[in-house]
Amino acid sequence: MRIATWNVNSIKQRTDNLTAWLKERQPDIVCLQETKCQDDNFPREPFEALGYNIAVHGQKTFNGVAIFSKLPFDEVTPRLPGDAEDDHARFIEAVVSTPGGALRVASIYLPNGNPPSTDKYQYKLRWMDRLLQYSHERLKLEEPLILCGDYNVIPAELDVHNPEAWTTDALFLPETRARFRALTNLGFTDAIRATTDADGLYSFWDYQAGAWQKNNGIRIDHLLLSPQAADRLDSAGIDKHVRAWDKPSDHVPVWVELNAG
DNA sequence: ATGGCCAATATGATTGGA
Repeated sequence: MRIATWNVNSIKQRTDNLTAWLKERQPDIVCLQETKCQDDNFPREPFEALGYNIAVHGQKTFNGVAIFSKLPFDEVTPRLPGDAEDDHARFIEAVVSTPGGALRVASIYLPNGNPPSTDKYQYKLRWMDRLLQYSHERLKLEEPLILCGDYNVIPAELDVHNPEAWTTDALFLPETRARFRALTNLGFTDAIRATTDADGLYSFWDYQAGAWQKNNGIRIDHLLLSPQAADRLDSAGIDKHVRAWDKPSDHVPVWVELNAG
């Protein structure tokens, strides 16, 4: 069972790259972020043709999340609980039935939060508090659950090429990292860090200033596994080569392989 | 983390991204 996450930075601009990558990696479930597309306009056909069921939660211009699954959806629920006023399309959750039982996944696009002196950062912190509350509740189900997405959080110095340049950034501030740590402290496993301590593993490289050519990247796209999912973790990886394709997203796919358990 | 980008919008400049 292969589950992946990818911030595509516009589903319409990335349809060709996404179909090429789906054929190559053959994930069973894919969580997407920054689709930047209203639900009625989502380009479903090329992905349905590859055998995927599609659940979308988008809005005009910004944000937008989706989940593709080869297995049919038993449940689909958009929106992170905890703030009825929050109209950003940043969260969708789905449940599928696998041979090993139910599997729950969420596609998460956590707010960027810059600049930190503004309400944008307070929104990020509140959103993380809501994610913590949601995750705490979901863990009580004691089922395999994977929180997939663009967290806009650099967890540690190991996860950034040039830590000094990020010390005052919303992605790396102590308050941001403390909340991410609180999430893992609930009992979630960062899939990449469960499999390697290597540095230089990034999931995002800015389009500007030759960041990709210099490997000036950051690791901000994560798959967090509940204990029942972590027990089945076989491997995890980052498909870095996709960043070198024509018309790339600034993020690359990250994936896990779970055994049947 | 800026010299250099990219995407969406009824666009020709502005906003958001990280």
